[in-house]
Amino acid sequence: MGRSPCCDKNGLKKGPWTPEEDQKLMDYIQKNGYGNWRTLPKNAGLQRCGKSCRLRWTNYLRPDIKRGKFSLEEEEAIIQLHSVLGNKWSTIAARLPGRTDNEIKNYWNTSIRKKLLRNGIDPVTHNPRLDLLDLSTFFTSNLYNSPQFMNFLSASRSLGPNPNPLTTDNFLPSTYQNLDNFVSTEDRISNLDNASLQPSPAQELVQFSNELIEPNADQFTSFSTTGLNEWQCSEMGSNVNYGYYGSGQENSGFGSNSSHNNMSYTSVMSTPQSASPLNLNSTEDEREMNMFNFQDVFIRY
DNA sequence: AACGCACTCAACCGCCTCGTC
DNA sequence: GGACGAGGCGGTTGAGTGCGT
Repeated sequence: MGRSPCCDKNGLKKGPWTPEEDQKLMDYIQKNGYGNWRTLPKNAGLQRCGKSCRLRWTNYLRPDIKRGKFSLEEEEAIIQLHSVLGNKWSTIAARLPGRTDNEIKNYWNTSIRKKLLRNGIDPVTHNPRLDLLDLSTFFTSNLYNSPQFMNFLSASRSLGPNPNPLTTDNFLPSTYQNLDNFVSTEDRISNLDNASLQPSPAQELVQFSNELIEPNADQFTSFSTTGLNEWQCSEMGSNVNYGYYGSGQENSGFGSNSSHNNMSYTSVMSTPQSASPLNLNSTEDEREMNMFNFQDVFIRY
């Protein structure tokens, strides 16, 4: 389009707003309402561009803005909505009265995203992060062609469509599963399409690991865990979903109904809420480098 | 007390969409 | 149908702040 930025004209102020500017903007909007942001600053006596005024109003001055920490319910709702909508912050904000898209976006990036990563959840797909698995150790092992894995593959395929536990419906908290109000037609179609797809080998592998680990969770606490930190080893076998909620939050909606819905994989990768400083202080890259060596697990099994 | 580092969040930037002419 | 303008959105930045050493 080649449209020039609205703020590059000389004389327009940028940066933090002063209380006087806030007052001018509020006074003007109270008297005249908002709209026509291009001309508003001039009419209000502000040396700001319209865009800056709109942002200041919608993100800070609006009277219906709720301030303060996000509640657990809000946090759950954000995760739920994000799993369906992605980075549609304004759409998510529309479902959370009093919260702005900017606020939610910031909260996601500074808090929720890190919590999910810390617990082995991909914040984009909301699935367990397969890139955390050292799959090469599995595919080069005898277990790849083992009777157990072959039996598992044929058994899961015989279940018909959508046998894998890593779909959105299964992975999300049960309280999040009634998403009709939030899901667009397009998304519903997409979900239906996904449901009919055969799982990828990697997904089948994760399901396989779940079924191996779940009945033997107590055996896994002492596994050789190449690349895992001590705290991760000690947490293997704990049975929490989206582990960052920690114990005592079992009724928070995270969990599911079917036997396939126990995301033991996430429990394997989960971090206790009181994660050690070692983990909290490590960089994100370092945490993401923690690989999960499947061969160690399968051999033990 | 001083410094460095990590984190938060208000604000900006650039692009996109939609309405109008 | 294309050009243009306004508003909206998501990504990114950087000043301020808190905390540990």
